[in-house]
Amino acid sequence: MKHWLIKSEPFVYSFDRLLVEGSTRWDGIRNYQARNNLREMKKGDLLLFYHSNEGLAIVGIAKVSKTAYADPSVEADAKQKDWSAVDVVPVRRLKRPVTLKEARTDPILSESALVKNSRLSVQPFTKAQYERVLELAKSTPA
DNA sequence: GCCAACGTTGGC
DNA sequence: GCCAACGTTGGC
Repeated sequence: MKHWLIKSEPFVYSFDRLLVEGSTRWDGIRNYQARNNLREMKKGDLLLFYHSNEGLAIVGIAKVSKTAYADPSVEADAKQKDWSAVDVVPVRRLKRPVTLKEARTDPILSESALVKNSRLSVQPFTKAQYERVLELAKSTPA
């Protein structure tokens, strides 16, 4: 089982909305590295859900419910483009958000792609990094 | 194959 | 709204 972090601008698609809808298609990814990460996801892989632009924090946990398939949102005039989507379902909200600021100052999370490769929208997280996020979410804010 | 120009992401 | 960082495109 692998761990990942996915980003979304809450104005576009928030974790709250995922909780309400119960499932969503993670599509529209137009970056090769991110796409390749989507394709490596297995059913049941855990995803940290990060709010970019507004919030700047990891707010919840989701998981992969359907592995990569051809992204139906590919523009009509670009059907030769080879993009992928996965389906995700919510697991639970974190007890409190774990902020980017905290991740930057944390010895484990400062090594994560969230800090080191901030523009990548679908990132691999190590088990240790994933567990560190959960641990921080249990504690009181720094 | 290099690199300048351009577009996008995302923090501030 | 600005801009740094990064990815992509296209001319040579």
